[in-house]
Amino acid sequence: MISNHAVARILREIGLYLEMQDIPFKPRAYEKAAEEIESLSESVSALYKEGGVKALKELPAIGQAIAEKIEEYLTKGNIMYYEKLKKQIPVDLEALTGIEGLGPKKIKVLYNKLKIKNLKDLERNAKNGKIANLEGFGEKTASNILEGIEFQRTSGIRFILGHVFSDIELIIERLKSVRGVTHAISVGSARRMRETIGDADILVVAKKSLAVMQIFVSMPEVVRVFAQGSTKSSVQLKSGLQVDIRVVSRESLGAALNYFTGSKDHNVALRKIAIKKGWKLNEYGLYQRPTYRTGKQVKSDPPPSRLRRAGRRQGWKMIAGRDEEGLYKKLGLSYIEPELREMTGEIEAALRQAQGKHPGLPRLISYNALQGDLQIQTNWSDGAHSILEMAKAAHAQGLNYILITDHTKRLTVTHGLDARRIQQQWREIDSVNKKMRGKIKVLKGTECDILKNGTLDLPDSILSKLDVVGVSVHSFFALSKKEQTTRIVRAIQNPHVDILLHPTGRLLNKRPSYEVDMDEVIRVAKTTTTALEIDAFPERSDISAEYIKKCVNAGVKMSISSDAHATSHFAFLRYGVGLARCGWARKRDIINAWPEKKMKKMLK
DNA sequence: GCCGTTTTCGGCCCGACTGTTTTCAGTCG
Ligand SMILES: Nc1nc2c(ncn2[C@H]2C[C@H](O)[C@@H](COP(=O)(O)OP(=O)(O)OP(=O)(O)O)O2)c(=O)[nH]1
Ligand SMILES: [Mg+2]
Ligand SMILES: [Mg+2]
Ligand SMILES: [Zn+2]
Repeated sequence: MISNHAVARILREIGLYLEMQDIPFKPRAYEKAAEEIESLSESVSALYKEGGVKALKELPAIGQAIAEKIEEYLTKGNIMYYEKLKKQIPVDLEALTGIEGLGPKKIKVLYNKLKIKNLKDLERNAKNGKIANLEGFGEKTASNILEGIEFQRTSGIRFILGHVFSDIELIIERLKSVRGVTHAISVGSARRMRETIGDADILVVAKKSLAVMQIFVSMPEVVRVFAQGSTKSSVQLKSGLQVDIRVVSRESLGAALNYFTGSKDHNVALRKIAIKKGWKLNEYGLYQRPTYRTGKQVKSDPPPSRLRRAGRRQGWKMIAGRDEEGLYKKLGLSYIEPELREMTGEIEAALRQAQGKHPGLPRLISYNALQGDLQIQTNWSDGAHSILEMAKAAHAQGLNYILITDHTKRLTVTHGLDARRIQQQWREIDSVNKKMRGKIKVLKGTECDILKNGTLDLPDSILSKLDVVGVSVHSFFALSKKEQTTRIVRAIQNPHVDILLHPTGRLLNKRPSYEVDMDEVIRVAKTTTTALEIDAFPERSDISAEYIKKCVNAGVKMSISSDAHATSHFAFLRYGVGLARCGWARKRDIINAWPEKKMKKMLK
């Protein structure tokens, strides 16, 4: 079966070829179509099989022409239009565009003049001076290309937010200590709390940018400076992480936050609204056209410093942008939380809300809403710390209850518990509860293995005595979608089962989820009142925002758990809340944002 | 090529930095 990625890639390449020919707008159309396909959760192939060209056309950014090309690719294995384009410039576009600074125009020249087709050709010609001699190229371009080859971004790999969050915070603290800096804020996909980020984006407010930029590019962990200007710089760190910075003046904070937080599509949508109203939106503010009155000159802005002047044209009057709230308001929208800015209906909802219509924006669960944690491993299985240590750490995090969920015996590598040992564990939990004297309640639970046939690794007689039963898949990832779905559905149909843990089994940057029909799982979970977990352990981040939204819409409740294996891991809960917010979840959707009694009653 | 509570035609976000160029194209955010 042809993957979405393969379809997206070919569409993206068509876009690049059209850009080489300087054709306007079409490249953007193909690029948008490629992005749409790439971000699709279901398979295009399956979608086409079910609904044909008509179904494809219903996707945003896909019209008749592109739908037919996708059809051609899925049924014949190639697209004539693409093959023709490729024949003219038969190069490895994916590899070449992966070099920072190389785009379609340069790639075209490199092929036409030097027959450069791939990275090998590129390196050879950069070294032997042929590239530097090309018209429009030069020594610097050639050396940048060589550097680009050396630093070649491990293609497509994104950083896991939880792994780099503290690195970003460190840089931010450093910038905050620079004289004249009043704000340094993590923006981009990190502010939107996406589980992975392509780079770190930082917004700084300062009257003068020079010192900030100098300090930024000379930080000890910087290995490469992509660009250094007065408002914008970009570097690469030892870790491979790219960091982009923008410095603006205080009056533009709102507009700059909005711009630099994104997402790009969200920005473009807001800018279109501004255009419709006869205004202009950029990272400096929302501006009104100069209104010329006969014989009178429009009052121009106060004498500008370099930063104030940037991005402005004479006479444009700033009407919003000092803060984000005011910006959205002026555009006729309710304020949209960063986690929602993904062009998944938030603009329409914000418009409705501002007009008093329904449904408006969700009241997202807040970052301090969690009262408990429902997945915790201890040294009874593969955790590092004792029940008491975990209880104390959870209490310090402000939690009122935790559920102990050690693995079960099938997971031998984790020393999983069998019926006998879990009963011994209950005695220890009882004693910890006595020691904690009501400061925190430790509940008896399990992360019970789902066996191949959908039965469970602990007998019902044990499960029935637990406060909350979590189940999860740790084996037979390769089952067919149908078998895997049947297996999981069978497990959650066991009346003792309360929560399906890390439901899709993905490990970011390591392995994709197993094949499972999540729509079916969600449908069944609704009938069995089973909760689905939002596992906040950074490389899991499971379920994803997309499925969270489906649960919210289906009325299926969720838990947010740290999946802590050590006392420090309770900090992960924050990422779980962020992920829940990305999925439009409210307090009422998250069972451990409720008091223990209410939570347990719902699961009964 | 896509898209539509002002349109099925005529728009399409907007700006910074770099290198190579006598005024800007290419690339990127
Ligand atoms: N208006 C506009 N804004 C853009 C454009 N490209 C990027 N931005 C804004 C929105 C982005 O969220 C922000 C940071 O850009 P990034 O490329 O770092 O994207 P982002 O952080 O959203 O995702 P990432 O995880 O880094 O891939 O800059 C653009 O073409 N137009
Ligand atoms: Mg980013
Ligand atoms: Mg960036
Ligand atoms: Zn597990």
